This record gives sequence, structure tokens and C-alpha cells, in this order.
Amino acid sequence: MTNAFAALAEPMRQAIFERLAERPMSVGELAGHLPVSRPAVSQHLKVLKDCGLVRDQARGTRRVYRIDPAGLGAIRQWLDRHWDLALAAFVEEAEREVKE
Amino acid sequence: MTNAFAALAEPMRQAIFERLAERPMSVGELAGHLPVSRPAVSQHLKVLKDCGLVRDQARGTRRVYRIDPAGLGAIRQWLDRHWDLALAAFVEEAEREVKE
DNA sequence: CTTCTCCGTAAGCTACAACTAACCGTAAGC
DNA sequence: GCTTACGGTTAGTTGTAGCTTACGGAGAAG
Repeated sequence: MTNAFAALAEPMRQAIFERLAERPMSVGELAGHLPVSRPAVSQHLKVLKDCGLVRDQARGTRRVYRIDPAGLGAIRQWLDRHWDLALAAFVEEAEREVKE
Repeated sequence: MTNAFAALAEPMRQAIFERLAERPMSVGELAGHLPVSRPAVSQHLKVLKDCGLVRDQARGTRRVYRIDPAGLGAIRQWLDRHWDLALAAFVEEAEREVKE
């Protein structure tokens, strides 16, 4: 996947991410609450992990996944940067229309 | 498209969005600066428009597109909500580990 | 050592998204 | 009126993401 945006764009990954936002969970537990198979959840977790959005921890035979706050931070930075740019352009455009 | 996240996930739409963040532009001008055909840009703009991320305005035969700040606001709200959730879960988990 | 549980990975299929080429509609200019 | 410029829409193709099934590996329990 290219960036963290694309990772969270997928609806199923959003659902997984929201579940993990409540509390850390194992792969099987996630799959039990979602309408997809366990391998599918595992693949999604791999994508989220590569983007730095989640972290995994071996817990016996199970593998517990939790959210990595740093991942969301990167998205917020991107959004804030373009948020400011968009607002600046919007204000500038509004001022120009007033002069006309 | 499902949500605004998926709209901005596409790299080409991100490029278009960043161009419009600098200043409003027409479809042909956007296509001239991007490595895709004009219909492709038009289709991407349609997606962005449906998500409320951009607004269009007829300017003679040309059609000028600009960013709609309200669109980014929705994403920020979603992000902030889950940002708080993730942080809360993270802190709670950290506290529990201390007790063990 | 064997068995069971839990998970990751590979192979294969299917569905959808992104792109181009071609067409049509509309506004400006002669 | 005709022509040109600009943009939206459609049809069709192609690449790729997401899913399932099947398999293999690692740890816990007996």
C-alpha cells in the first residue's frame, strides 16, 4: 500500500481499526466479530502494520494487536498541512471576489 | 466511492487535490500538469465533488474547480474522534501493565 | 513426542477501479 | 449561421486489491 490514507480507506480496515481503538485484540477475536475469514483479517493487519498504524505482540500462540498512536499522527500532520493550505486559498479567493 | 477517505486515498486524486489547494484551476489546466488524460481528471473531479471535497463553477466554456473546506472538516472529525479513542486505550493499557 | 490451537503465507479467483478513445453538448468567436 | 474550444459521459480494456481455500510453522498442553 502506498500511504496510511489508502490503508484506512478500506472499509474493512476501518472496522478493524475501530475495534482496536476500543481495546487490543487477537486475530481470531477480530475475525469472530467481522464478516470475513481469519486470513483476510491477518492480511489487513499486515497492511496496517506496514503503515505503522498498529503494533503486534506475541502472547503465547496468540498474537495481540493494538493501535500505534504514531500512525495516526502522520495522517493528522498531512491533513493539517493541507487544511491550512486549503483555508488560505479559500480566504484569498474570497478577498479577490470582493475586489471585483 | 464510499467515503472521503477512499477519495483522497487515490494518489492521482491526492495530486489533483494538492494542486487545487494552491489555487483554483480548470480541468484542462489540471490535465496539462498531470500525466493523465483530461477525461481521467474529469472523472476524479467528479468523485471529489461527490464527497464534498471540491466545488465547481462554470466560467464561460471552462469549469473552474476549487477546494471545499467543509470536506476536509469531515475527515478531521473522524480522525479526531478515533485519535482520542486510540490515546485513551493506549493510556489505559499502559496503566494496566504498570499494575502487573 | 504427539496433538491441538492460533496464526501467517501462497495460490487462485472475482470484482472493481482507473485509464484511454470516441462521442456529444454547450459556450464563445468569426 | 458555422467553427473552435472546453468539458462531461460512455464503452471497453486492463491492472490490482480483497477474499477464500489450503497449507505450513510455532508455541502450549498432555
